[in-house]
Amino acid sequence: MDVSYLLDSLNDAQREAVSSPVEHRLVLAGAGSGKTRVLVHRIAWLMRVEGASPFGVLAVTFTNKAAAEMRVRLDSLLGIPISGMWVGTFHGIAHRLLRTHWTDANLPKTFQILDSEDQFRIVKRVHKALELDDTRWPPRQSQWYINGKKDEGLRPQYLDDNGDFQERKLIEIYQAYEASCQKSGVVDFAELLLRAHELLRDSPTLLAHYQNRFRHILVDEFQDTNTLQYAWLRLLVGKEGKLFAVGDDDQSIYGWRGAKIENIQRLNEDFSNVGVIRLEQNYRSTSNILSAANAIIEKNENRMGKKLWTADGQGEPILLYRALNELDEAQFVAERIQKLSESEGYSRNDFALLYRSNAQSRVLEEALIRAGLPYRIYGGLRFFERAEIKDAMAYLRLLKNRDDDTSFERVVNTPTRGIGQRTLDIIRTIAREQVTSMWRAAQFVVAENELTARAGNAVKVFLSLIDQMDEGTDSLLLHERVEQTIQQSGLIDHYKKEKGEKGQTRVENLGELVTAARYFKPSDDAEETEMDLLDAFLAHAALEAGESQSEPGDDCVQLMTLHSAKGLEFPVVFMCGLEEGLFPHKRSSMEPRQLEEERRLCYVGVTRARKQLILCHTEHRRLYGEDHYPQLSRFVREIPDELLEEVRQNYGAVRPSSMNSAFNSPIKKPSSQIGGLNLGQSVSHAKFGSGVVINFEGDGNHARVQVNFDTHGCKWLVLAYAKLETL
DNA sequence: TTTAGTTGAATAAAG
DNA sequence: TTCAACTAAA
Repeated sequence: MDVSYLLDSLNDAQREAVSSPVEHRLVLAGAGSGKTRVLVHRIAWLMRVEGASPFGVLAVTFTNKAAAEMRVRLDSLLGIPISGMWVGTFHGIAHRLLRTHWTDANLPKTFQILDSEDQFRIVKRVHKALELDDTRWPPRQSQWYINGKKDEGLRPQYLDDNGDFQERKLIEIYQAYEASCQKSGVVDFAELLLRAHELLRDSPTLLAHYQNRFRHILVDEFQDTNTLQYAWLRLLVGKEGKLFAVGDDDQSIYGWRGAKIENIQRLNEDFSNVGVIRLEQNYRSTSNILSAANAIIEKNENRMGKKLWTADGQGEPILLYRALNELDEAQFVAERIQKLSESEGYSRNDFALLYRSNAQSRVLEEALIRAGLPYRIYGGLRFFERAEIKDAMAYLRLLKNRDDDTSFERVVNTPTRGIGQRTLDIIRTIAREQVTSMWRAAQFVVAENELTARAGNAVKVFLSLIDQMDEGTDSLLLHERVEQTIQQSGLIDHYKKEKGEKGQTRVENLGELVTAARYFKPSDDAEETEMDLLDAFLAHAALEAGESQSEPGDDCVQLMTLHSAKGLEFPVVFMCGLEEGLFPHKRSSMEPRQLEEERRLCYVGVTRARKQLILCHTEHRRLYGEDHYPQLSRFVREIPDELLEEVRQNYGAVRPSSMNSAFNSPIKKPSSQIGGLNLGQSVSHAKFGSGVVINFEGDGNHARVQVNFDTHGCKWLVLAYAKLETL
């Protein structure tokens, strides 16, 4: 059989990866080195050359987008739609296992999936039940704790408080939260993974079955796996399976989310004969951009090691613009976009504005609006996360699972039907006492006449509304059922009444939901696990929240955080706010590990650019109402001067003789004195009297000192104005 | 139930 | 500074 088409279009390293013997493999794929291509070709190779059955292949990704792309590319490479192969996200696959083996997993057949918002609500409820003061015990923190422990594969009963009071409380909360979820038959995202892991671990038969089935396990973005995902993979690979992991340690930017970059190194300890292949040829960027990227990432220690190169030319120099403040920065960006569009013929889609934190987007947006440039922001609320959609979904979930307390609480009084806080408190208490769901408690309360006539009636109306919506709608088509639900529940009318454009959009969104239901096609696994169409739709909504607003098809400038830029590429990339404190973020700059992650984030940003990279920073930035006079980011200073060209507004381009001499004081040796003042120096000020210099920042006209005044406390003063006298 | 006023948090985010 | 979430009052 001629399989040359599987290798022809590949370079040597890619070819080696695709055609390597069926053993464990780790492919270190640099940015823009064609990793998806390798992954897809490897699967095709396994099938066409190694005789693997599609049933024997499991391919795991982190995002739905990546999974979808892989499926499409596989189909087109193989010329036929792949069936029987498991291609999906970690969560999607875990979900599939749990749906198939719900009894073994100790779940109700129609268990529902919680998103982070649902989870947060439950945590808050648990806090209330435990009578915790939310100021002392922020629910967010508990949620963080619970997810963190689950990602580590830890159940509360195995946790040790080590005599720590705080820890003990958190364990208690975790335990109560779990009990609540189990009672309601709901599962959060981390729980999907944890249960799936336990399911296999605790059932030798099931484990043997899946180990036997999946002889080839391929993982994308391996550097993003957390402890639990790694354990799950290890379990599933077993003795016979072969792991093909693709990743890039230099692009590991989700440590704060539980990702363990160490998993890459661990491969060698836990698996035998892990061949490592490096993909270092980059097909995306100019060599100037790659040199900058290499220079930055080289400053990290503990790397697997990798150096990107390209067969293409040097390209444009990297531009560096030093703005007066964030407004100036934004204006510069907008002007540059217009200028480059005209001179180089770029379309708006070709530009991406990247920033470290979301707070930076506003000023940029305003400048774009002023310049009449349409833009699109990545991230933000997605379709299935909108309140009105979640309301509708909550009704649907109640139809499937009356014990789903989260959904119950969400819609019991939406639209308002006279079931107030008072009534709910009673129901909640009963539910807790009888260790049952809100739904059952409500039934009980109605039956026992424990409420005032009015409240009792209102509850009765709600209960029968749900039952009634459930009855006789089984035969309806999915979208008819959805339509019925939003009608009968009164949601549509409720939102129609809402004044202004908001209500209008909400009604439109609900209509959109009906359309989504009409065209909803369950995935293979939904079909195979014999899920009812509505169940599949509910799961789909939870696992795939959909795209965020505004059509990607429009010709728009793209705004996003550096994190969400990962995996994307653009002809022209602006990186804004390259300032110490902002990027690297001050909360990450203390610890070397975190600083390295920031540096990787910078590396990710730089390698998004194909032709032109433009770096911006300000000498003055107002953030949260506070003034900052930040230094240029150390990451920029790690780029060799000869790759950079400084942009001087109105003066044209000037090549700096040295970045350090021009206007940046090096942070490696922060000057301990400024404007003739030393730390600890006693000074006096005309208005504030005498004090001691305790800190300073900035230089030139913006140099500021912090003085602790004897009578007026600590103040930051601009040296140029303050006229301090040394004492 | 709705509305106005108050408080508090502000790094990044897929499923 | 800004915005969302919460609280108190009408």
